[in-house]
Amino acid sequence: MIMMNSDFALAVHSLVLLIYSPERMETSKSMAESMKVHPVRVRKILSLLRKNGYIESKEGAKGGFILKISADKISLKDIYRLTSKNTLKPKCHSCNCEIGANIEDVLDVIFYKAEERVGEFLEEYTIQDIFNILKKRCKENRS
Amino acid sequence: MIMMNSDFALAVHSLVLLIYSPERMETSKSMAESMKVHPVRVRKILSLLRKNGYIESKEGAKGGFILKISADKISLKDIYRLTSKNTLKPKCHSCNCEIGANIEDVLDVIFYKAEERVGEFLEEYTIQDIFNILKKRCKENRS
DNA sequence: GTAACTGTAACAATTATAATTACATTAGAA
DNA sequence: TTCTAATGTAATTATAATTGTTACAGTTAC
Repeated sequence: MIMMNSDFALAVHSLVLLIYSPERMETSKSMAESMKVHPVRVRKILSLLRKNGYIESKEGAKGGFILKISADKISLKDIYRLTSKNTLKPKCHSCNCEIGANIEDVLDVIFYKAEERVGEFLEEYTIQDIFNILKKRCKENRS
Repeated sequence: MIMMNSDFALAVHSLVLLIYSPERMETSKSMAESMKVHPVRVRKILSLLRKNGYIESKEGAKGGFILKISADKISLKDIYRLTSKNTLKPKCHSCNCEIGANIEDVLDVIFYKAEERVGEFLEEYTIQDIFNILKKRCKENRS
């Protein structure tokens, strides 16, 4: 099958970084350094999050990105839908033989349903949850 | 995230082709033509299915592949596990910042669980089910 | 007006996937 | 016993997908 790309992880990661500084704006440059990817890629993904109302951005000096809505209102399902929809679906050639002619359609339906299950599961987690888990681990590592 | 590769679809497709000829052996060449991929790729995947006891192969003249166990004993979960395990997991860089240091681990756990849900769902379908759905569609298209 | 940002398109580099080639091995049949 | 048709698998090449990079237009603060 085709798998999720890393945009999902990057989007979640970005949002976690934004919870950390709810007052001031974060730049794509600093976030990119944290996540070890290219600033342009960060801006692309954050652009998507902005268009969907999760964050705000400001151009120009002292600009950057900031959370727009509360992190406990953003579920992993939301981010999955935005970044990785249809990635579960296996690539499949059509088949020359009569019996296999519809195999692509049949597998498509099955993986559409499978993706719904993944969605139901991811709905149980919010960005705030992820942040809390990370914070807890942070403390554990210190002690 | 990283997604399933197309080996899953190819394995399922191959098994469906093998149900169709339970008596005589199918060659990788003829199956490859049906599925529009390269024979060597078919042999690689069928080799995996053989090593896991789902099919038998015979080398030499009049050789080929044939189902070893009943198609209603092979679930899509079995094939998923074989071909696509861990493909759901999103790629993620480690993070320089303290809070994000464990994000890779955290997302790994979440997607491990998500994959379990996918597994539970795929367990509901057998290769025989897929064959039956395809056969039904075949008839519908004819009429 | 200049420096520090975002927004995006275009292109280059890298990585992952799939096809191809090559050849050893096996089995049936003339 | 030799020829042909098949699998098994490694190595290489080609193609596709992903990611990084460059470039530059538009914005905003000072």
